[in-house]
Amino acid sequence: MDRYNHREVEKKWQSKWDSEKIFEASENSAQEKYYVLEMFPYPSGKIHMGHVRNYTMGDVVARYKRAKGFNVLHPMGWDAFGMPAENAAMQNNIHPATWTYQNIDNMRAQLKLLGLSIDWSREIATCDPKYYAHEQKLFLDFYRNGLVSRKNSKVNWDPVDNTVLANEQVIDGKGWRSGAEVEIRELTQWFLNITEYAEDLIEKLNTLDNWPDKVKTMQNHWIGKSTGLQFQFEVTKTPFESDVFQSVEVFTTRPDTLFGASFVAVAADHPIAKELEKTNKEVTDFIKECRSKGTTLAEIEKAEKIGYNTGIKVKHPFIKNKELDVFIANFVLMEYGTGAIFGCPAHDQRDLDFARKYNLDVTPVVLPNESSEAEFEILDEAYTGEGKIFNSDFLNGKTIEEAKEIVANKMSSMKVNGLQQGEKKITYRLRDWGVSRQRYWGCPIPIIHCDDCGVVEVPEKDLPVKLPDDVDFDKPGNPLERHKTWKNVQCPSCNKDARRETDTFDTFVDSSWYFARFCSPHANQPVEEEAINYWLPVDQYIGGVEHAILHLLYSRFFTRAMKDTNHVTLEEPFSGLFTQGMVTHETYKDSDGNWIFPEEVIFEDNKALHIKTKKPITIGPIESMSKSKKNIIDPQSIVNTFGADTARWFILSDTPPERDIQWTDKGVEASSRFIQRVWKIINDGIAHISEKNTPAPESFHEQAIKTLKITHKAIKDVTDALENLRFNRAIAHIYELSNQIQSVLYNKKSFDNNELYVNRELLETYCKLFAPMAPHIAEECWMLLGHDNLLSATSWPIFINEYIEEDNDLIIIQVNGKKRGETLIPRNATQSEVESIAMQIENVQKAINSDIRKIIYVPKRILNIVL
RNA sequence: GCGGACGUGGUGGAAUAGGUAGACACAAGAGACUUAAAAUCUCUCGGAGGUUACUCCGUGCCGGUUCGAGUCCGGCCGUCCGCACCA
Repeated sequence: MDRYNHREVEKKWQSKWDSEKIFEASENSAQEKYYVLEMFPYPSGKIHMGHVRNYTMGDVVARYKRAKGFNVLHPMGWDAFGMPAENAAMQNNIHPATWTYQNIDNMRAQLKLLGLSIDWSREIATCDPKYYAHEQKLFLDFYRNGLVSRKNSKVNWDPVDNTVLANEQVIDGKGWRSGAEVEIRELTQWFLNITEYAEDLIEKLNTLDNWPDKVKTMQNHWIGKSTGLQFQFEVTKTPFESDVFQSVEVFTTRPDTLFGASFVAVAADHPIAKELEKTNKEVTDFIKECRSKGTTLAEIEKAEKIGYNTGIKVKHPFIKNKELDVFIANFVLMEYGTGAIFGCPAHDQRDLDFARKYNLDVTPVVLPNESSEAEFEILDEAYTGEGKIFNSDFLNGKTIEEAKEIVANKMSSMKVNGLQQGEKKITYRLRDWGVSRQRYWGCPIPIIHCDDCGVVEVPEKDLPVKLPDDVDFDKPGNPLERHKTWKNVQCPSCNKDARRETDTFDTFVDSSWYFARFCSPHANQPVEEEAINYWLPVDQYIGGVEHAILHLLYSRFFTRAMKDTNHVTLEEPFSGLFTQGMVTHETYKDSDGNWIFPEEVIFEDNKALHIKTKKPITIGPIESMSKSKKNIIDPQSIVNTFGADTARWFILSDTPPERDIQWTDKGVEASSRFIQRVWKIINDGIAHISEKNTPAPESFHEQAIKTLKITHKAIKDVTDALENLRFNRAIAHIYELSNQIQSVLYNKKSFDNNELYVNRELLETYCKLFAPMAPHIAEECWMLLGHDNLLSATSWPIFINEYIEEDNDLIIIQVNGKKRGETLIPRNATQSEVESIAMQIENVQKAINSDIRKIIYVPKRILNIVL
């Protein structure tokens, strides 16, 4: 027997799979479909271990489902637009397109080395005009259906680089490249109206049974529905000469606490604040102060609540002659509700902090159920629990819920300045999705701005709006903006000189519909009806939990928007979702505190040393692999050294797929040894199996049935594990089976026909069971067993119940819940038979030292004698 | 602060419906083979006691439900993740 040569074998089968095109999918309505998709990668240049884990899991599912007889769609593409390409252009003077396509070529080659069962004929790259042309078409359809809007929005502006920065490019309030203080500027930007679907996006979470609860909870929280009352405070005193701002509109979820109101506060960028700013320098300074705080999360958390008393007074709706001061306050957000609140310090911590600082009234109006009015007082902590309303006139004695209703009803029939004073309102935390990016390497927004006609759509015959190739990155700012000719066009409606929109799409737009494009990747329209009706929804989507909110929510939005614009007929794009854990590794530092790559570390006498300098290395905590900490292992070098099967095997072993997995050399070596062991088992085994196509014997003797039981039990165990994506357990069962096969093969020198037959079935089943995880060696072994067809195109084994059920049940005998013995009983034994056997066991007898009170018998499991 | 998840040997983890805790693997140790090493094979491997049969303890801590709890309930402690002034 030759040592297993992964280099030759893996290459051989990969090209065979390729040339036979066995992973190419086509619609076949006679066959049940299965669409398995892993989140497509950003083409950074090299694959990392996270990719290996993600794509291996998806591949196991794809191969398993294919063997189960499904028509499987398992495509791959590239999330190819985005900033790193522009950064590379600036740093290395390489065109973003060149850089991106080089990276794609490189990563495609690396992925192919893993032996993934991907239909490469459907490959797409989002930076390809053939892809983004359809994205532009979708956008125009959304636009015509009122799903797009233009609004002002704040951006991080770098005044030195003259560019807009993403949040992650702002470090401590300064631009990451220029180091300049970042300004908040308002720009007119494009938005997709995701809030239109807020209710449905929450509602339909209930239907996603095969999504992790965690993700559903996160989305629910993100959308943040709250039900409350929106109402007007009538202004009684104002510094403005004109009669603007006759009322202040607020939103509250606690109208029941209105009698405890002691102030009104508006956001720093509320229209009232902006109006005051025009004439009052104090206000200007105060607003500036509000904005300067809170660039980092920690600062926001600690930020003291501050306010500015505007001198405006409003009338309490229910308390005669009571007026409330209107403040501008830093803790009120313009983006939420109406940008204005009333403060009830007794029952809201923020309001309490504010009230204590400015010596405002703190009137409790909710009495906890156990407290008495005389004793209850608010000190440093607001009371937000249950209770009965008091100090509140007509609300006294009501529950919180009753009081909310009463206040809402009352206000709906009251008037302020001729308008209804208040009404119930549902507010969402979710904001519309700003999709404008002031960058080059993204999908152009197909809009033209005309001085006369305003915003004009690019006619569909002119799509796609392609990015110009001749751009330079030697100056900061958006290259599209300063391109000599690109933005100059004629207005499609009046033919006058007009300007192209120079913003491009957020890359989340690209990834919000790629799963649909995979169904008909070469179609002349965004999606083809027949294809999407057949393939969608994605049956199993697999990716990192970091996309739990944005990407998945945007995709759910896009699917709804595509439905409303007649592109698809479904609402939920992903019926099953799985979020995998990360890949971690030990970290290493030298004595100077520099991070050290794992391959630079050697271990001698349990001490870590630098491979060249032999200086000691400190082993740091185990953290998720990252370039900055250098605790990365290059998949390519693992594949070169050990082969793809070993890498796949290791990444699936031991750790449950949703948890973080620790990469260790020892683990990889063990996986590699196992691959060699498989090779040995099959090579040893072929001497003890029947010829291929030998007819089954008419009956099996006891020894043969034992082997059949091993075979069929393993089928059941591995199948169950794979159905539930418990890859680690599937692998444990394969190990178990390996041990059993060795005991079958090595404990005997010669076998009769009966045994030779079942031994072949055992080995063939073995190959089929580990094939999804280690497909290359499985093919090689399959060939060795005499087959000339591809194992990857062979069906999954089916277990026979007869061989799963044991003739005897192992019953545990307990006395008072403690194990005192065990016994094998025939399957259909009665309780009294089991009891009499149990009573004969010496340890059981010893333990029974008083009268038996009762006996509990659980068939097939346990007999508990209670004293 | 709010929400969620998790806590089992030296390590990763298993235990599907409340019914043998520790499957499977890694590491470690002992042995066989070998001139030697690697590879391979055999055995041991939660703790304490006992010559064995076996006994007691043990799934973060405290309590509860149950004939029986790693699993269910209540309260703590710890770790991780998400959100974070959302009115």
